[in-house]
Amino acid sequence: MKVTLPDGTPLELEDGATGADAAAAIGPGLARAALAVKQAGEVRDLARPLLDGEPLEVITAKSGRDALDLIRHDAAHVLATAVTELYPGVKVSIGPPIDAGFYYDFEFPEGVTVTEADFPAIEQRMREHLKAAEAFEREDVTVAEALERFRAEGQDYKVELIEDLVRDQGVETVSLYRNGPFTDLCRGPHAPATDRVGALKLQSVAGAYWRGDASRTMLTRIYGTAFFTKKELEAELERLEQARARDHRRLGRELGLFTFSELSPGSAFWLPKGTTLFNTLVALSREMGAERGFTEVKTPLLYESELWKTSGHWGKYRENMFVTETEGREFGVKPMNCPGHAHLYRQQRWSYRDLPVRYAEPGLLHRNELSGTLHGLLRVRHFIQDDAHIFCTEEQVQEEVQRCLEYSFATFDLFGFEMQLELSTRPEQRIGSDEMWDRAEAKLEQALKDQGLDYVLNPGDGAFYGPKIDLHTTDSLGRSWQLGTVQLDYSMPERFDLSYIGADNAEHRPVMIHTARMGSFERFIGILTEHYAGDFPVWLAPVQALVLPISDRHAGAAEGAAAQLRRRGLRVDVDARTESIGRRIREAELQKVPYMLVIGDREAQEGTVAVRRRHEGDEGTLTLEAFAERLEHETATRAGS
RNA sequence: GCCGGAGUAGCUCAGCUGGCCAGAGCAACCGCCUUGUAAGCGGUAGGUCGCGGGUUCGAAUCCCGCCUCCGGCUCCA
Repeated sequence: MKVTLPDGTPLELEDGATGADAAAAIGPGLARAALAVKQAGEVRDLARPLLDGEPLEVITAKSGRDALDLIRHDAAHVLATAVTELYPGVKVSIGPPIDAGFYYDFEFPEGVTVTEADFPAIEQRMREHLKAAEAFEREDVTVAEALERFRAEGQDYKVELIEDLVRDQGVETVSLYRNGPFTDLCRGPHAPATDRVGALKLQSVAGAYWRGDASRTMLTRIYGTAFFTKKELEAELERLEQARARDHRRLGRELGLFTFSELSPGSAFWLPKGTTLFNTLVALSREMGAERGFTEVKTPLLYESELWKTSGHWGKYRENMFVTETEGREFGVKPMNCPGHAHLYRQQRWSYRDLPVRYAEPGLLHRNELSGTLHGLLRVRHFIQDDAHIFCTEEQVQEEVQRCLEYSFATFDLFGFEMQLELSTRPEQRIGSDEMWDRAEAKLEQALKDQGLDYVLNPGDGAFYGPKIDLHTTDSLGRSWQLGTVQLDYSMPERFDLSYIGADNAEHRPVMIHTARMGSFERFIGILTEHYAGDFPVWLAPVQALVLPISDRHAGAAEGAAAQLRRRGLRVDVDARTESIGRRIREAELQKVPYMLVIGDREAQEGTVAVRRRHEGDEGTLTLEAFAERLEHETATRAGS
């Protein structure tokens, strides 16, 4: 047989040669370092025969993602090994590698709960198995054999997995992997032995529904991570520690931005500094919207249930709405602005010459999210979206969608966000005909392709009234959150019987586009806070400059300077406490104020300020006027940092 | 909503195998200091131990219910 190496060299091997044989043929160093091979895009065990004629890549610890996934999958098996030894009667289910490590889901016997306090003992047992360098041995067995084995062991989840493989894929054999005393139903691949895992740590325990189905058993999931070396593990743990320090919930309190209360779960209380930040973003949204032909409207918070029945929310989302009643009439607090905007559109006659109509509204929304899903500012019950709805003709859809995307990118560029695009298509529960969905999905896909944009397809995740393009980004711990969205909707115009008069003097149905860039200001500020680690750029900083008089006799000059800057619309505070200047500078640094302006005898005399830049230190003296111009310029241009 | 964990002063935490008046640091307040670029010194005050019920001579500590938060799962218009 013959395979080709990544550099193009051909390698002749005996028929039936394995990955290990290939590695050995290349060199003894590689033979020791080899973990697996990659052929035809598939990572395969070293012990398996090679695919004749296929290019061959040997996976070693230096192979990045593939290599990490491999040993993390190994680690998951070792976790299951330790757990089955320490907790007799435990049922195992699945344990894959994930981005940050691995997990394994277990069902512990009645009355047994595992907590983080149990981790040291489990880790200890795991390390023993790593040290023993137990080989991963693959065995392909018939379905009947596998079923008999796992039934005998009472491993119900494995039995179900096999039965499903037979039903869905018609498999006749399955593969088992044994390491030491533990054998798992597993597709593989694995490294040759457990000792390739150099360092591991169990991280958390959580509940997880079997097969992600909330109607089925809640299993116990143990999360962990693994690396080739202790050093890499320690670096990762250090990185996590740093990430936690930029958690917006922590920074929000430390920087005096917002707070939460038990009395209104899922709703932020915005402190003055946070409100300033919030309002700055709302102003940005207004400005950018106006430049793009959006006009602002204001619609009610509370609507009779009639409106929600028309929009379809009453049937589909009533449980997530806050409802109230007065004088025998039932009302719902709006979870979204679109029905209000559709209703508003309907209240006048429109000509095709008027379209597109673009309504924007930073509207206050309430959604009764399940208590367990609330998460700081990132998942709340009370929030304001930078929401907008476009009513346009069928012919205008393409361009409007593209304009929405441009608007989103322009917004994110200001902050240097990396966004991931997702195209979400028809969900199971939906309104509107299949023909309508075909058309709408095709339009969005076309818009993405025309722009040459990379995106991920997210089947079944569309809104109930139409498909959407979502813009996602991640928080400091790598969790993905949706910010912007562009949603195409042929359904709401139908349900609200919206129309416009065409050039042919006949009535036509407009198309509705729902769009937001930041998503909600709440979530956006959460992400923004973590993105900047609280070091907001000057134009966003709640306090842009803090004036620090050296001693009491400079307080007047400090107040005067601050007043002058404030008259130019700059956000300036004075800290005239009788604390040492060192102390006040330290606190201003911790509060992440971009500029500190020190005023002592010399500055008071000359009408200057000694400028100190956050994290940078003393930058020398400027006249107050020169500083004002600099700050004004940075604010107006929304300079980076 | 589900599984697990947590809730003690404004913040970070100790105390929690039941029993001396519930402690510390930081912050706050008062006084002294009048300060030149990341913590000056001294003093004072501050807590229904998340809420409700129970066990007990006695509960922050044990038990039950609820609320909120944290990590996940499910959900996410």
